[in-house]
Amino acid sequence: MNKQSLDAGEVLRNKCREANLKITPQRTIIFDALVNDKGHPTADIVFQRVRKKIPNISFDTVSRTLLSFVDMGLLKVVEGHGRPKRFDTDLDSHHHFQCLKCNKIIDFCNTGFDALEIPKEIKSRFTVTGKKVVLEGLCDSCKR
Amino acid sequence: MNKQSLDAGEVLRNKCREANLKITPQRTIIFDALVNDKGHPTADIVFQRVRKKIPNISFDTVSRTLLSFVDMGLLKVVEGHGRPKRFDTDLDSHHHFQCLKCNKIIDFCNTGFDALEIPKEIKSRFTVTGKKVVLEGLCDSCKR
DNA sequence: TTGACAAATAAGAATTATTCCTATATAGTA
DNA sequence: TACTATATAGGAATAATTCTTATTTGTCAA
Repeated sequence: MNKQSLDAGEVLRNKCREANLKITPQRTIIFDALVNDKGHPTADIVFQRVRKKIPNISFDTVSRTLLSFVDMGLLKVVEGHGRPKRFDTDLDSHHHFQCLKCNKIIDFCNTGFDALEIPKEIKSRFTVTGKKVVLEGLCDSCKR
Repeated sequence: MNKQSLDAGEVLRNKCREANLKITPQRTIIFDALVNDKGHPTADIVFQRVRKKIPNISFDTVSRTLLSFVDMGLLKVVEGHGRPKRFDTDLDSHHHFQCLKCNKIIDFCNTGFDALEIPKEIKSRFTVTGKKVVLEGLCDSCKR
C-alpha cells in the first residue's frame, strides 16, 4: 500500500501521530489546501486560500503549520533567491530552473540528474537528505 | 591577460565603466572587502567590515552596492533557504551543500557535476546562465 | 463521558531584512 | 573650475516572519 492509495486525511493523521502533534481542524484544512498544488506557494498564498474555509485563522498559524509540515517531511522549502519563502509539495526527485528577473521557479524532471552520485567526501562528512540541480537564467517571458 | 593578472581596483574600474557607474570610495572599499572572501557573507557582514574603513557608511549603500555588483557580474546571490541574502564571490563553477539546521553553506568542487549537460528542452526555452548541484542535509556540527 | 493538562491557536506586537525617500555631496566632464 | 547627473547618508517605510500571551481545544486516562 503506497501513499497514493491513502487519502490526504489519512496521510496527515499518520504523520501527526508519528510526530506527536495534535490533529486540529487548522492543520487538516491547511493540508487539504496543499494537496495537488504543484506550484510553489508562499505562506501568504496558502493563508488566503485557507481563509475561505476558516475566516479568522491567523497568518501565524499558517506559517507555523507549514514549517511543521516541513519538519514532518510533508513539504519542502524551495531553495532560491526570492524573499517570500516558497514551499514545494512535490517530494519526488525533480530539478529547478529559476528566473533571475521574476523569481519564477520552473520544475523539470531529468533522469540523468536524478542518478547523480553524491561525492564520497561529502557523504562521509555530512548527512545528505536532498539533491537537486538548480539552473538559473532568464525565463521565456523575461528574456525579451 | 586574464582577470587574475589585474588587481582588484582595476577589475572594479573596468566593470564600472562598462556599466556607466561612478567609481566612488564606497564602491572601491566594499569591493576590497569582498576580494578573497571565499565565505558567503551577508550584506550585514560586509557592512560591519566596511564600517571599519568608512565609519558613517549606511547599510543601504552597502546593500545597494552589493546588488549592483551582482548586476555587473562581480558577485552572485547564493540560492538557499536562509533569510538574510548571501553573496558568493566565487564565480567559478562549484556546488553547494547547505545545512538545513544552521543554514551554513559549504562549497565543493566536482568535475562530474561541472560537466552536466543542460537538457535540450530547457536550453531551447530559457537562457541558462548558471548551473549548480545543491545538496542539503545536516552538517557535521548539526548532525549530532 | 468527563476532567485535567499539555499543546495549539488568534491577535497583535516585535523582530529582521530590505528597500524607499529626500536633502546633500560628489564623480565625471566640458 | 563649474555643471549635472549620479550616489550617498540617514532615517522612515515596507515586507516577511517570528514571538508573546491569554484563551481554547485535542487527547488521554479515570
